[in-house]
Amino acid sequence: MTGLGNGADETDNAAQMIAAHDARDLFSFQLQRLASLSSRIAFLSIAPRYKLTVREWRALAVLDYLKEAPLQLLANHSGLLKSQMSRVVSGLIDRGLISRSENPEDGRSILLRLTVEGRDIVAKILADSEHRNEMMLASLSPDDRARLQASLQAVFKSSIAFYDQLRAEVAAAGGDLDERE
Amino acid sequence: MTGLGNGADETDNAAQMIAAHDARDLFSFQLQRLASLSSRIAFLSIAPRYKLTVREWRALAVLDYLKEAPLQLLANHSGLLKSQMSRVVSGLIDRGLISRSENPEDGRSILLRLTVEGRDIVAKILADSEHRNEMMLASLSPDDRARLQASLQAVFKSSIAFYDQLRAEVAAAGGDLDERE
DNA sequence: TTGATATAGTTGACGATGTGAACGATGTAG
DNA sequence: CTACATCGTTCACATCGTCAACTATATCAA
Repeated sequence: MTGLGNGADETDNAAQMIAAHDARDLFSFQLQRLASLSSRIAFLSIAPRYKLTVREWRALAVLDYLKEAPLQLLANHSGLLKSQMSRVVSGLIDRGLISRSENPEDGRSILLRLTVEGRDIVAKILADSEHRNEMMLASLSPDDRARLQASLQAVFKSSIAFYDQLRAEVAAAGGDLDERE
Repeated sequence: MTGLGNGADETDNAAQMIAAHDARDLFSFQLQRLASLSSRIAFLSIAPRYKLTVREWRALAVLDYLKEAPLQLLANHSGLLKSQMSRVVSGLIDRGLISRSENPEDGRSILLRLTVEGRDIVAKILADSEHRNEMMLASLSPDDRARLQASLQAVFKSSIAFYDQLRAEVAAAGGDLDERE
């Protein structure tokens, strides 16, 4: 339980020290703050030039690396529900950025691909995004950037595990609580 | 005006190299992914126990370190518009977690403070949040954690500057574009 | 003083988003 | 053939983000 935190907090009143913290010191706080800022930056960069929402851009970008995928998979990788993705995809098909075809191996699912125009737009926005990230990361050394991205990856992995665990706990306790309260 | 953007792109074929990347390699992509996961984790941890939304929790946490603040300032620190914060605060006042008083120095503004119950809840959730973050950061060494947080801070600072610049550009170009297109 | 302008907070409106449930169509297991 | 699961679509509803009034107060200048 406490094993994780002890390496850093060698003082034995570490709990006191931690409790003295502000929310500003919380990793999750800093993360949210930066993410919402990053999202606004992306919106400002992408929306006026390409008439795409951030969600649409994400869908295109994910499809770009999946090459060909059913809607469900695309939704998972983009962090959207399939119901949301269904609408996003319709809009993008209407605009000719995504094509859909039947899946010969499963009549229920569809296969989505970027069209030529879609790939073209993705390439452009990807380049823009590189620039955005450059600006955001401007104050870090190349070394620090590499470390930062590696850490984000690692944290994502641990967090996924924690999330699944939490969801199971809440689901289990949820039924009980509903009856108790 | 454009001076800010040019410094980063020193190599003219760097764009080629960069363009070979996936969206998965983008810092902003990883950031969004992790942030939305973190937000779900926070929701699962906080909502069932304390009947607070993440926004409400953020408002309380910010007010905790501001001690006493007008609504505007609270909104800025929380990343919300004042209109949003106004509604959040009403709800928290109704629940007795925040108190409001008049500002003797300015009749327009109000001074918000945590009530005793508010401070109590913040302390509890703060402790929970420490635990959440521990779990999320579990795979990082203490050293890496410190570096990660420092990097996030630095990136936030650069990003703020970039955002302000972008907003000015978009605002200036917005009128032109509307007429041109 | 008066009048123009700026700011603080509240409220209303509207579109975008997140979430769950229902549905028809198709696949799969018994 | 009968259940049951899964895929994509659509509907419904709550929440959120954003902007535009609107009031009350403050500030500054004529």
